[in-house]
Amino acid sequence: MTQLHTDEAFTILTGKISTAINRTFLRAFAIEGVDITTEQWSILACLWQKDKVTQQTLCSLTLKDKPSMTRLIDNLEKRNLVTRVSDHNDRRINLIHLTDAGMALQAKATEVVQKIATKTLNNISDDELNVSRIVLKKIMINLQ
Amino acid sequence: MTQLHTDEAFTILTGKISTAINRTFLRAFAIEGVDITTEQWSILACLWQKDKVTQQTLCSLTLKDKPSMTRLIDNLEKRNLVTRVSDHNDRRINLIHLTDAGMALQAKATEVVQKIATKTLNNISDDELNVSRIVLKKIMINLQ
DNA sequence: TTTGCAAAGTTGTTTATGCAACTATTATTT
DNA sequence: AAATAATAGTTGCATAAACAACTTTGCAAA
Repeated sequence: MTQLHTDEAFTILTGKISTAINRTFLRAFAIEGVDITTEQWSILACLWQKDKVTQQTLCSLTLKDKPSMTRLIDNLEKRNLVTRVSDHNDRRINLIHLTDAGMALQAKATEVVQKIATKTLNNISDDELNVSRIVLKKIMINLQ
Repeated sequence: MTQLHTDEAFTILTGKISTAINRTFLRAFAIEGVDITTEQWSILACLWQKDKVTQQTLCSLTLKDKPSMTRLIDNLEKRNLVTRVSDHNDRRINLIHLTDAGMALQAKATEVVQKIATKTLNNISDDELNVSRIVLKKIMINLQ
C-alpha cells in the first residue's frame, strides 16, 4: 500500500463522507416533515426493531457512550417520541419505550431513508459495495 | 443491489466509522502530547501544504461551512497555532498564518497520523482500498 | 452484615456541526 | 454617483461527541 493511497483514503474517511451523509439525512427529514436528526433516527431505528430496551443496550447497538445516550434520549423525550420507564426489578435501569408518536414515525422515516440510500448508492455495483463493506469492517476491527 | 446490502452499508456509513476514527485520532494526539483535535489537524494539514490562505479557501478544502471555520480558527488562535491577518487589498478577507508553534507541530502530528493510518488500514489490500476509494468518491458525487 | 466493587445513568466542560440572520466590505448595475 | 448585489466573515441557537467525575442501585466477598 503506497503512501499516496493512505493519504487519499484518510482524507476521504476523516469526516467528509459522514458529515455529508449526515447533512443529507437532516435536510431530507426536514423537507419531508420528519422532525428528527440523523442521530435520533439511529436510536428510533433500534427501537423499531426491538422496543423497551435499556439505554446501555442502545449504547452498544449504536456504539455511542452513556453520556451521549442520556442526551439523545433527553431530546427524544422532549419531542415525545420515547419515554423512560424505570425497571421494577432493577431500579438502576431505564427501559426506553416508544410512544405512539414514535411508532407512527417509522413508515415515513424509513421511506425517506430508503430514498436517500438509493440515491446515495446509485451507480455502485454489488461487487463494489461488497468490497467496501469488507474494508469498512476491517477498519472497525483495526480501530479496536 | 439487495435491500439487505443497502441497510448494512448505511448502518456502517452513518457515522460509526468516522466517529471511531475521530476518537482514535483524538486519543493518539493526546497520548503523543499533540494538543489538538482531529478537526484542528485537518485545518493545519491544509496550511502545512499552503500557508496564508483565506478562511473561505479552508472551507472549500475541508468541505466545512463558514461558521464552522470561524470557530475552528478561533480555537486554533487560542492555542497560538495560527493568527488571522487582515488583507490590505480586500479588508473583508482574513489570511490565516501559521505561527512558529503551528509550524513546529507538523512533524510530530504527521508522524502520529501516519501511525494511525498504517494501523487502521492493516490487512487491507491495494485492490480493496482502490475499490473503496472509488465507491466513496461515487457517494460524494451522488450526495451533491 | 458490612464493606467494597461493579453497573446504569446523569451532569459539567470543551469542541464541533448545521442553519439562519447578521455586519462589513467590495463589485455591479442603472 | 447611488442603489443593488455579491463576498467574507461573525454570532446565536439547537444538537451532538469525548472525557471525567458523579449518584444511585445491585451484587459479592470478607
